[in-house]
Amino acid sequence: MLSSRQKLILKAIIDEYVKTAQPVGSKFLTQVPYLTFSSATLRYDMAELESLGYLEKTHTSSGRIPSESGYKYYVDHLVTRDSDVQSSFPMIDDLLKQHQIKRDQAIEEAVKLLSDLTNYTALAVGPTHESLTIKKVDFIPLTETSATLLIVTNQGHVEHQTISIPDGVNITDLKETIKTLDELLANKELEEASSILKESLMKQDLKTFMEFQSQLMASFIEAFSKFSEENVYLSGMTRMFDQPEFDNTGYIKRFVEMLDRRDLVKLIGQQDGLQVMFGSDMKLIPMENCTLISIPYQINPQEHGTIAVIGPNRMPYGKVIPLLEYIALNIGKLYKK
Amino acid sequence: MLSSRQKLILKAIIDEYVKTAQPVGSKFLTQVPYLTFSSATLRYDMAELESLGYLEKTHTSSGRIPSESGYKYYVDHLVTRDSDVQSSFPMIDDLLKQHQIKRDQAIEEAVKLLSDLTNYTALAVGPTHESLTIKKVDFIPLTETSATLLIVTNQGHVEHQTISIPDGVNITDLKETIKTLDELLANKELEEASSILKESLMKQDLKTFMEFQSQLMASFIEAFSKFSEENVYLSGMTRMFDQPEFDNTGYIKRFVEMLDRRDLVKLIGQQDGLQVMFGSDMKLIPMENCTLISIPYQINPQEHGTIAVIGPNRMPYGKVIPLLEYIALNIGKLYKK
DNA sequence: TATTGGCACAAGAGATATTTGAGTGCTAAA
DNA sequence: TTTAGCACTCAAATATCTCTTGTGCCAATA
Repeated sequence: MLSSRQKLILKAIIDEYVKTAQPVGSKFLTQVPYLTFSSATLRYDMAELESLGYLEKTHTSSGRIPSESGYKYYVDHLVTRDSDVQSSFPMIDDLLKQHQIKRDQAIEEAVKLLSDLTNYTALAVGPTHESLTIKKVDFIPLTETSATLLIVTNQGHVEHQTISIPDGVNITDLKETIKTLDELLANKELEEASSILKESLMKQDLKTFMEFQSQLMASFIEAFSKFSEENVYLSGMTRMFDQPEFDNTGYIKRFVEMLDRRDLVKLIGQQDGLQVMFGSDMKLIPMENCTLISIPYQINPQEHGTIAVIGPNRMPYGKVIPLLEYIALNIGKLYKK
Repeated sequence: MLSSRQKLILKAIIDEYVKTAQPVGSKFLTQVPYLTFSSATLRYDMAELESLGYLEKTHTSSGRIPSESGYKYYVDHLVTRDSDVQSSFPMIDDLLKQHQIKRDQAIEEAVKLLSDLTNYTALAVGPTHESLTIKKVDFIPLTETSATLLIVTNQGHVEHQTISIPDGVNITDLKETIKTLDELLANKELEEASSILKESLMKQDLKTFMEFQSQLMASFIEAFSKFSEENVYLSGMTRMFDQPEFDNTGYIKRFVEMLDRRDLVKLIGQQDGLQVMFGSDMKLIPMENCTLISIPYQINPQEHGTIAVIGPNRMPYGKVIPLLEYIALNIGKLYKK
């Protein structure tokens, strides 16, 4: 249990370190208005905070920097919401209103704005529907030898593949086949659709295009598997480059690769409310000195997603958290009836 | 005009520099089998090559490194095709054969392979069709309040937008409207379609959803504009991070942002054959020490695109160029009848 | 005339020493 | 419990030195 003075010291150190990225010493703390103690007293408490694991030193005679658990304590007990953030709320309202009829775009734009307002990388997943069903399977001939396959889900997710039609395959037959498929698959769940597909294609005696048929099958199965990959919106990929603690191409490379592979998606799955994850909490993709803050949004009982920011541990939590909360809340509101 | 000895020296310096990324001195050159001259002689020619602008020094007493025009001369006159690359040809053939019926994917995979084989960032644009027409406009209701709009072009490019349907808009009417639109727009060129769209929607007296209508319009126009953005496939975004000369977060940031914004697409437009562009040749987005090598591919008289590699100037041109040529040629071959 | 050996000179890279300054821990006194 | 005082530590900045690699130039040579 921290004394109230220790709490003030921890808060002052983190607030300062977030601003400057420099270790904070006892001398600086004596200048903080609410810390009217001598440097020796402050040093005594700093040593205590260090032994509790909330602070660290970069070398024996340096000032202190917050440790991961220091940040954790700060976020859980010390952060004070920055009232300035409210000034960006009208901008968010405006932006969402502009995209009333186009959800996906609203979310994409919200992510962009979030990245701009925070100067960190922002991302969103979803919205995903709890039960994913097929709405339509269609086939649109383009030329004599090519056509586009379309598969639409109840989420409005569309997969399309342009296929070349080999000699010997009759385009009218093919069209008929797809029509049958549409009737068979419409409103079926994804897994169900997969098995129906396998059976029915097997049964039909499509002598002429046996080999083509198997490739067509593969196309469908592949399209189905793409649906389960969630929609991801990402903005501000290079924002981390501006943080002095990441001025290191090796680290940045790992970071960009992680974003590129969409690894973060695995980390921000089901969750009830705001979640703050520090570098070492990110199992499998530990990124030191990074923090991921995520919060779910819900646009109706079936459809929901998550919106998140990833930046250095050294983040102004008092600004970022209210911003995230406000955006998540309002994405939900916009479409709720 | 360079003497033949000067050519040999320039070639030897570039070949070595490409391998080591270190300035090359006269002492090294004396060990090159085909340069049986004293170091003084070689130095004499090196000074000459420097005054002609083909070589540079990093400081007064360093070895030489190639300048941009040195590389240019090398590519135009000195490069010898590396016969080793042929060993990767079967891999390319295999890969393309696997994706016989799915062009877009074939190209995407080819780009990935190209990046893997070269260890540089690779990209492709297209294939684009010379005349872009609309094949189909469709509308798929998802729930009572949402639906997906689909627009398919003759290129197999699909745009889709999920829209929320406001109260007061009858979904059956809407479906009817879209059907009419499909009939109106099918097989029309893009610009033509835009104007038809504007006129016809204006004429109809859709009293109930005036405001919704204008948003719908906007959706279409927006979708149309997305078609003109070309397909871009990108692979190996972080490859440049491994090059010692780019171990600099500021530069890397610019590079990643350029890739993210798809700026390169503007540089690799219409062209007849192989094009090698050095950093300063890239107007508007000069990237020092970078080279962009691009080559068009053509899959039929109407459809074509470009495939490219971007890496450091210090590239093994003798490997990369034949590889690019082979891939471009075979993407074309695969679909030609 | 083209080529070469020889030599003085330049400058980065690396090793080592010195100084400076910010910050600590500890202790004795208030 | 708090504070002033002081010895101590270490990184960062600076300077000095050596080592190495390579250059440019010139006079001798084939």
